[in-house]
Amino acid sequence: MLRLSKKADYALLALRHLAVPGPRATASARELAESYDLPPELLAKVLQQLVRGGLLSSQQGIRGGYGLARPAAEITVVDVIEAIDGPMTVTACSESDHSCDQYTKCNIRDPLWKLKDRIVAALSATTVAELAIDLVPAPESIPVSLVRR
Amino acid sequence: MLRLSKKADYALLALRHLAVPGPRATASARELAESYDLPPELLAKVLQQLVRGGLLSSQQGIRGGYGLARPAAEITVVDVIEAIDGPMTVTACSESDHSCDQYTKCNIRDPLWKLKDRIVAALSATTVAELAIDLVPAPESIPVSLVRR
DNA sequence: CTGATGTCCGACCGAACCAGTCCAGTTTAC
DNA sequence: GTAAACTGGACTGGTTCGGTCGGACATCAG
Repeated sequence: MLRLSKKADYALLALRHLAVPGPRATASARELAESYDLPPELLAKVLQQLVRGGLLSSQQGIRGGYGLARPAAEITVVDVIEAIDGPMTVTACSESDHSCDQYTKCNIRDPLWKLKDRIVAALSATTVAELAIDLVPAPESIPVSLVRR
Repeated sequence: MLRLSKKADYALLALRHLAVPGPRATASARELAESYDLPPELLAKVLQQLVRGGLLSSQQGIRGGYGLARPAAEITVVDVIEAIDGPMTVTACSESDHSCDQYTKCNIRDPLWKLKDRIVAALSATTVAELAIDLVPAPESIPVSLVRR
């Protein structure tokens, strides 16, 4: 259905929270869960995945917590989605993975891959720094080069 | 994972098949299934959904089959996806549906909806007529009318 | 007109996946 | 040493998706 998973939602929520400039640049899993009414254990798992993906840095111990591993402006939405759900693929098969039964007879691969590229482009044009701004300033910069209609 | 469903894949495959100019502008569910090695009954169901969505017209009886309900250039990829999987929503909530537990505390709605709009724009900029254009000089352009597994 | 054939149609079922939970272990601060 | 926090694995329940079945309907032969 082309919808992003709840885990990805939670990840974006948490990253945005950590991206807003405030007194502290770090927060614990429990704090985050309470702030947004999310199931604490699930959010913890999501945060762990973000650490493994290199988007967050974690600090163990009693004063531990999570913080952004790099500036918010350098973390795109695609980075987040891929850290949570694995590589972005709109179709079952890709350039590197031909594991779809109809590979030889499929005739819509190329146009669909082009579509995927455009979606990825849109998603990587948005960073979590922009999510943290309440007013959206970004003038739409869609790659129009392929639009034919 | 932001991937489109197999049913949507099959739908695009079938629509493309019906869009290529050929001796016949119509085909039966069984013909289409055999051409692409798809489970016949599942494809049949997909085709029914496309009929209900107004993208295909069906003809019953012994010489029956499916045909495009309107010119291929007027059928966009979004039309197909929505006919199969329902309204396109990348988030659980939307302007019309606030049924997400974190609605009041959610702070990433607006940017995400903007992203959705851009994805929809990309998807509705591509029609099945464009899918029917072979970009590659046909490494295996099969004479579709004669294909028998 | 009537039966046979081939097609579309709608309800049904099993399996995979995802959200969510639980628990034992490790690290750090006080 | 204890408490608070992260880490990692295994387990479960529910929803959705892929796939299947029998019935309804239109055409054609005779």
